[in-house]
Amino acid sequence: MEDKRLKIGLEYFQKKGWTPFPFQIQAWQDFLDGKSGLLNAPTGSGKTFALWFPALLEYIENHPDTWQKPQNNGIQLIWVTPLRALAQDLQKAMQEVCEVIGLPWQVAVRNGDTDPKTRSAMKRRPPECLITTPETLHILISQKDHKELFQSLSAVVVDEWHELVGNKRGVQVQLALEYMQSINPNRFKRWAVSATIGNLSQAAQTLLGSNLPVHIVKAKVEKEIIIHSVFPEEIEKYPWSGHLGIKLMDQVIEIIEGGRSVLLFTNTRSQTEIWYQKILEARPDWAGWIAMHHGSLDTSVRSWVENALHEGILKLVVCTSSLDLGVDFRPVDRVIQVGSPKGVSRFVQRAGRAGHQPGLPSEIYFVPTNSLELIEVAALRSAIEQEEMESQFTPELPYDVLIQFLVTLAVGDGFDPKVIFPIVKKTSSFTKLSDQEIQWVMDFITKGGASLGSYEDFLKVVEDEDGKYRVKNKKIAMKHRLSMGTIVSDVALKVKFKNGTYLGTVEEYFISKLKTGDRFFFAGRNLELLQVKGLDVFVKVTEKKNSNVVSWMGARMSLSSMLSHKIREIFREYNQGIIRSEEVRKVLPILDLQSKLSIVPDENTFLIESLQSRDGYHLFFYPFEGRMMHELMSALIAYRISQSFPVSLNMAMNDYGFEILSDVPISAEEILEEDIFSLKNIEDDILHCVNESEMSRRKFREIASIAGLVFQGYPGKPTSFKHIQANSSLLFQVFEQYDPDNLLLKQAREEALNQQMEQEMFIQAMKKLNRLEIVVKHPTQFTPFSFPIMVDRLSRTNISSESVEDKVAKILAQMEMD
DNA sequence: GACCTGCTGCGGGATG
Repeated sequence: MEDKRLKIGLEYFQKKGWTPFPFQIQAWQDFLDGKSGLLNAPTGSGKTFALWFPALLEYIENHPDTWQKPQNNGIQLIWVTPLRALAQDLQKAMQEVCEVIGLPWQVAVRNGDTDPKTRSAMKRRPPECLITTPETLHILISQKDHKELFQSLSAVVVDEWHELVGNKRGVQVQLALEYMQSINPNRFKRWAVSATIGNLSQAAQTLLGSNLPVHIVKAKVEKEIIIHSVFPEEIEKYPWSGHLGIKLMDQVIEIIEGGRSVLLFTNTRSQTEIWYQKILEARPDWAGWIAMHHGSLDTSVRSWVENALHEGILKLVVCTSSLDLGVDFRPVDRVIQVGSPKGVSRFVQRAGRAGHQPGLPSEIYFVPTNSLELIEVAALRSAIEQEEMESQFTPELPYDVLIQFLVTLAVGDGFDPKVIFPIVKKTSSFTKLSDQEIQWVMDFITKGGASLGSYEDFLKVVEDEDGKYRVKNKKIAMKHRLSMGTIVSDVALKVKFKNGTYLGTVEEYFISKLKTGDRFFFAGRNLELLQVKGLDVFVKVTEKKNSNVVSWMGARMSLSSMLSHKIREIFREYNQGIIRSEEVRKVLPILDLQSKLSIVPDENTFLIESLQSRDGYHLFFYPFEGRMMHELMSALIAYRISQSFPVSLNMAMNDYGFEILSDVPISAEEILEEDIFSLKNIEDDILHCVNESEMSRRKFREIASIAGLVFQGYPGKPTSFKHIQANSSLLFQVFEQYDPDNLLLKQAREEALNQQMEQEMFIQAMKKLNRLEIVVKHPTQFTPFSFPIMVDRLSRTNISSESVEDKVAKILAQMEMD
């Protein structure tokens, strides 16, 4: 590249007193050469400069005589961020750069928060740089005159690609990119910025589609991560099971005292609530200095907390992953993680939230909530040292997203199938789309498919005189625009005081379990339920103590397979007498007990424990594949057992293994002879289990929403959860009966099976189990491995009126007898 | 003697 083209950029850095990193220069050069690619760089490394600058420089090069004069040449650059909260900071930074180099660009933010006036002003005079979200990008595509808007575009940059690549929002980005490229094939470049993930080049391929070569620019900004484990004083007395970790409160208080500004991450919103309250009880003098942050708190509260953190006013914020991403909090100097982070990437992400000076390591304090979690830290450390991160796979053939996209085009300018499907097939997610599937999708949006033909609402798209497919019905068009996007959430009720003070939201599901007068803990207060009126829940503060903490219906986090494998490695080393870390040394008494009562399985052993208690006959299996995998595995095994032995079975699971409980004896040796782990008929058997389970219905509800079959309601007036559930289960039944080949049904089954388990992982895992040496043990009491699984079942089955404490007490009494 | 889990993200526009 000629020095001339770099000069302006370098001058800017000089003015700032910075030296550009090599990766920044490389990205500039690649961009100006017309390449597309993926930039692998951590937050705070100057990644944004790497891709802003070349866009500016290119513009200057193309407008040599007029670049310093205000003009209206249309949008040059679109910057996509998955998080609205990042937009303002980006805008400010970019505008500042333009000022310094004397380029009169307009930089504007366009997303759901943008007010109508600004929106229409933007239409009259498009900004040169547009900062937006994946969803708004599709909103723009749904507008009639969008082609002009994208005509002048020279590049799209997708920020935080690692957050998008593995989900349907990422599929939307792929479709939008490929579509925009088709409008403007010559100049268009696409770039993304991503943190490190396991399959970086695959992520790049997903971004670039099938006809661009994979190209990755790596920022060699290495950051050391130091993990401090918080050890219980006596591991023998620390719980084998549990998830709260509150027993380590005194040590946590010390850590907070030692920092200036601290983030404490928990895994759940209720954990956040509890820790916040307990810390305040322990240190009432910190009132006003500590705050809480999670997804169910009001946005105004959340942004107040974010600002206060940014300005360094707060001592401590207790939070969930709602603070994983977002604005930089430079004043934060300590990060605490309570409980297993479940994955390497998440842990690294959180450690990095401590804004140190460049070059200094990130430090994170880990607070185990049960003894075995200390082993997970050892596993995390080893994964980080070896730079092994989880992989992200883009969904394959998500028909719901395709249907939504086609209707979006039909709402806008209309589309020609002969033109649009070749474009769709260039995306990684739809490369394998067949002609039959295309025909099915077209039938579905025009004729309602095989079963919905007599309902107007499902005949969305019609062929126009010019051969283009359009949405003619204005109401359908409006409803479609209202429900774009791939995030499906449950209906949230607003929690308020009588005087109208708004506290936050809870899910309909939770409130439906409560009656008037019931108490629960929420937003840091003890509350009593007064009345539910429409979408409002009225409450008052109560003095009476209570233990009912609001629980939200959330996805169940599962240990990543990366971590599970690391844990097995550590067990093998234990069996060989190798102890590499302080954490494992600490847990030795428990591992020793496990080996005494049973064994500690390594990578070559598949342990099954069989024992009897008052509850019945227990079989514990330990595949170490994470909760998600065990959920399906236990269903499969139970199904196969029930084929040969007509018994009623109960299942429970955690990240390490699963339990099958029966009230009549089942011999492990006997069922093993029945080949319960065999790969024969496995696909049919899995299908049977998935169909029987709630899993595919749950998935179908989401799919039906994304495909636009179930209307979520108008803004501020959502349809109730029950209603949506009723509608989608009706559709589910209709399709099952009259349209069994419906691709959305097929998708629901496949998603239930695959999405959360990483592709084909399940069959892989079953294959692996078949290679292992099965060891059946008959311990005389619950082992350190089986106890937590048993407790998990107790807290889940509410059939008995006995409290969990009573049950555990009984079990303990029995154990003493034995 | 051991215990009560379950995240995050987004979102109308044509017409008077």
